[in-house]
Amino acid sequence: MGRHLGSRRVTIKDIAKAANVHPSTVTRALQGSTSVKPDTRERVAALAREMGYRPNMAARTLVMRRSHIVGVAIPDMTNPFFADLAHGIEDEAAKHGLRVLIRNTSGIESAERDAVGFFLELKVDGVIVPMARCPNEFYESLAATVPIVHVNRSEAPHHVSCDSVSGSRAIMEHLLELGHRRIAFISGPTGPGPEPKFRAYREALEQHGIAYEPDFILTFSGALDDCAELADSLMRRAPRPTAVFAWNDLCAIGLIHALRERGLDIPRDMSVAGHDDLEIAARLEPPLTTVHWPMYQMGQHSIRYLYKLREGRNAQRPAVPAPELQVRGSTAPVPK
Amino acid sequence: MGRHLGSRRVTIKDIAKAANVHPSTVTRALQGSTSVKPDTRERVAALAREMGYRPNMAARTLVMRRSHIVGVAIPDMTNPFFADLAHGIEDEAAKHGLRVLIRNTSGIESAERDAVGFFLELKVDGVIVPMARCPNEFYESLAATVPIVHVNRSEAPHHVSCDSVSGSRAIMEHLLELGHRRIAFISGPTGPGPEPKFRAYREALEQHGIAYEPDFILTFSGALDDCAELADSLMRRAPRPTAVFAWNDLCAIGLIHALRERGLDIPRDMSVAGHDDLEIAARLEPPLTTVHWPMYQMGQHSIRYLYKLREGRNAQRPAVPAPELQVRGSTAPVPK
DNA sequence: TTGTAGGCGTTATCAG
DNA sequence: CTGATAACGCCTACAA
Repeated sequence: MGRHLGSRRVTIKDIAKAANVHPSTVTRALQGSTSVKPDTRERVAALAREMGYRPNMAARTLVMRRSHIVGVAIPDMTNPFFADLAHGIEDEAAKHGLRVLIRNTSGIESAERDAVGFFLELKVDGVIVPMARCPNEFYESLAATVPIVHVNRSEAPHHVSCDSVSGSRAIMEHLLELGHRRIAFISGPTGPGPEPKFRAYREALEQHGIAYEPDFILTFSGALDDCAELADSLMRRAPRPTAVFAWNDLCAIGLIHALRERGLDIPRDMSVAGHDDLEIAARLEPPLTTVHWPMYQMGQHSIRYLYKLREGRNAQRPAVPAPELQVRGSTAPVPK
Repeated sequence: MGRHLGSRRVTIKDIAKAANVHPSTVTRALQGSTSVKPDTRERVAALAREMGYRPNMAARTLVMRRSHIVGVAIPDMTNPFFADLAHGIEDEAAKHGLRVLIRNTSGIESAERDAVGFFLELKVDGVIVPMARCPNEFYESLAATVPIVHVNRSEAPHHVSCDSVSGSRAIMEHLLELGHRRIAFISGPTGPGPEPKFRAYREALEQHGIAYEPDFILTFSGALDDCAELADSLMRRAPRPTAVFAWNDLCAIGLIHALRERGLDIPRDMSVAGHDDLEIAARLEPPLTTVHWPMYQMGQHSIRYLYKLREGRNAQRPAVPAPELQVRGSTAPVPK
């Protein structure tokens, strides 16, 4: 009870005393510096192990002016989509001796701001922000302080993105080939607008001489529950769309369920395409037609990019493989 | 390029200089101490804001000997199950002025060890470990250093768990009521053994006078891909089980898919019950019969518990509502 | 109400 | 090869 506060950890000084050397020698020994007698080095190392020494990050960060930590502000932990990204980030970070810290933002701008502020206080080596919500200016004002790498935000100065347009284009081509002409588009929480998916959607329609129908554009809040409403909206349209380009797989799952509840057969009565290719996507009934993003690689690239940025080396935006269309069972030819 | 290293942040001294006071006064002013002239306090506060002051956590942690950070070692970010927990933790932590740091362990023991070690270096106020993999002794040796709260590990000295037996019992009762007698059990990555779900499984069988069949016990690795093998194993059993008690929803999803591929109709030919009640569980085809865990509340409780532990107050294990059975479409009466 | 002094644990830069 | 010393930015006595 309450004993946690009293138990002081073993510090470098304790080791120094035990080894009969000066603290600075301990530091050098622990760093594996060559300019320290092998004998002392081993003695110190052994002592450190025995005594259960753990470096005090705060002290180290204070004097080194860097923490060897990379902060990642994840918008939605519920979406396994980001897990792959995080894994890529972590694996690559480990190679560079960096640790990864994850903060959840729930896709809320203020939370994202807070998370980044927190990272700054921690003196992180860099910040990775996938699908940032905060305006560009916010990050620009910080860029002088800490390197920031965005994931999937092509407007940002430093970002790792894959050709998000091409994946969406592939979806559209696929739907159009199946004969669909009335295709609904469900945007993400921030709405359509400059979003690449939406751009691809419009371009594809245009290229195929199909009139753009504002009524076919809906917005997914991010909450699965709201898919019921989306389904209602789709059902109300007359004529009704025969296919849906959904914001992501989660949205597609919710939508398919809601449409079924309303008596539709998927994909016979309506094709639904997702985005992300969650691990479960191929295992659903019907399996989801979707776009696979190379999230793991993008995670790796973010760290490499960050690293170059820090070094001030010519930090070229890394090339990321393009997303790939996965045609599965949730899309079918347009009903006659 | 490389400018990140040069731009020193504004410190308390800079403010002091600008405000024409001593640094220690700035500290006090920023803390809102009453023993500082309102005039100076405001002046300092204004200056801090203008100059974009951000406290240096490293320095603060060093002197205060605590970081106001709580570390959470999450086993599997892919599983949305933990997202709820994390949300509960974060929301409650915010109330206590604590920040939450999440580290991914991928359910790997060494990674978990590393994560906790990292937390210690950061001088976190406490550590929360859901479904820990490391042995109890590991944590016991740390308990003197930092308060540790486990989630769902009833063997640990301090843990927040809900009555995990009752949820599993409910599943078993449900399956038995449907007439199932040959019920397979899929354990988690760590195998069956002392695990509460497994205990409930065996007890239920016993109570109903059903012989325990070791051949009906399988282990889920945690990787969705391996569900195909599990399905094969199930198919090979003769007589074949008519129901499966799956480790979690993810496992159930993979299993249902694999069984279908092998020609079974779910739930007609085999009932599959999951665990966790993922948000998508109700929206699958068929909707999953599963057990809903109060993860959000458990997250809240973990923080409260941790808080009490720190204060050395009488830290009673909090009472958590029991998990609830959700009967849906993936289970059906035993086929004749 | 404010300034002074000392220290938190570590590292880097000097001498020796 | 090793020891001494001065930071790093902040906080808390204590003194004024």
